[in-house]
Amino acid sequence: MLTRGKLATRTGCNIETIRYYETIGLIPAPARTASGYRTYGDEHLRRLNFIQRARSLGFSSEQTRGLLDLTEAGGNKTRADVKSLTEEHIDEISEKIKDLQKIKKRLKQISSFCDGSAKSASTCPILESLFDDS
Amino acid sequence: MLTRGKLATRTGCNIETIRYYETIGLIPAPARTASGYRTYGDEHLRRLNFIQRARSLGFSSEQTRGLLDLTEAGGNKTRADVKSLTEEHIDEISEKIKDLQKIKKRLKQISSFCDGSAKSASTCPILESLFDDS
DNA sequence: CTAAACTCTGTATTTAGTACAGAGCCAAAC
DNA sequence: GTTTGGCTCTGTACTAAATACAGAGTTTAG
Repeated sequence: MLTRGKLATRTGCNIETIRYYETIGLIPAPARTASGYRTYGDEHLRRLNFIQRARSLGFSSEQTRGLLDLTEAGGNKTRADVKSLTEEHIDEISEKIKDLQKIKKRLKQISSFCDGSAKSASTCPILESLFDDS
Repeated sequence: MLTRGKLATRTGCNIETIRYYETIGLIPAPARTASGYRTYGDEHLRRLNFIQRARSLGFSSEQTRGLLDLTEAGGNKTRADVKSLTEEHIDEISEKIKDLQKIKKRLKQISSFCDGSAKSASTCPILESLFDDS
């Protein structure tokens, strides 16, 4: 069983943010000790890790909640519901991956140009391409 | 030349957010008409598109500024500076791509399970795996 | 020419955290 | 066994990143 501080250090999450996630319902209210200290278990650890990853990838709290809800859709959602929701998320994620790959490709061009013989970065014509859509 | 509203509709960016990006210096202050209306050009369009993409991929305003600065490092940065900065960004982006691919893989498992014969989503044992790290 | 639609500035509100203050709890060092 | 430093508790205040709104001026389309 973990205390709030331990959960924070193990996940790299700010200790206050954990309380915040509890108030907005992203993580369930944990059990408490007799004196009122929160006690977390492995489910909290895994859930919080996932939330952090999702947030760092540009999903809002609500979208993250949506992803998490897929795991506990349980009683009120049918297979078909879950499937179509899931596929929407897959599409969204595929788009994100594509965008990141575009940016990465551009950055690699920049990096390899900077191996060349130009005197300073200001003479780099590739940089401008960072903005293009292709 | 674009008005602020046109720029907003062409980029899908909220009209107020454009003004906000100007005040924090993410986009340069545009030229103005005699009566004070902002007039934007193609550079603004491309820059704003890039900013939106970067933000939706989980980069903070500061990180986004860092990516943009690579394009105009010009006078004050050497090739070596730009190269190492760029490579840090590449690593970060590679991590994001990996994370997204993990989540995508899990979601695909969920989706294909939901094609199966289980009666409801609640009986889906794969969902739980969304939290794992592998 | 005038009314709708747009823009201007400044300020207020929302979302997603993060920080701080004052009080209580707990463990290990004396 | 008590004290003291470090933790937790709650509530509130603050920051960042937008987003919304109000009141005044401007542009444009009928």
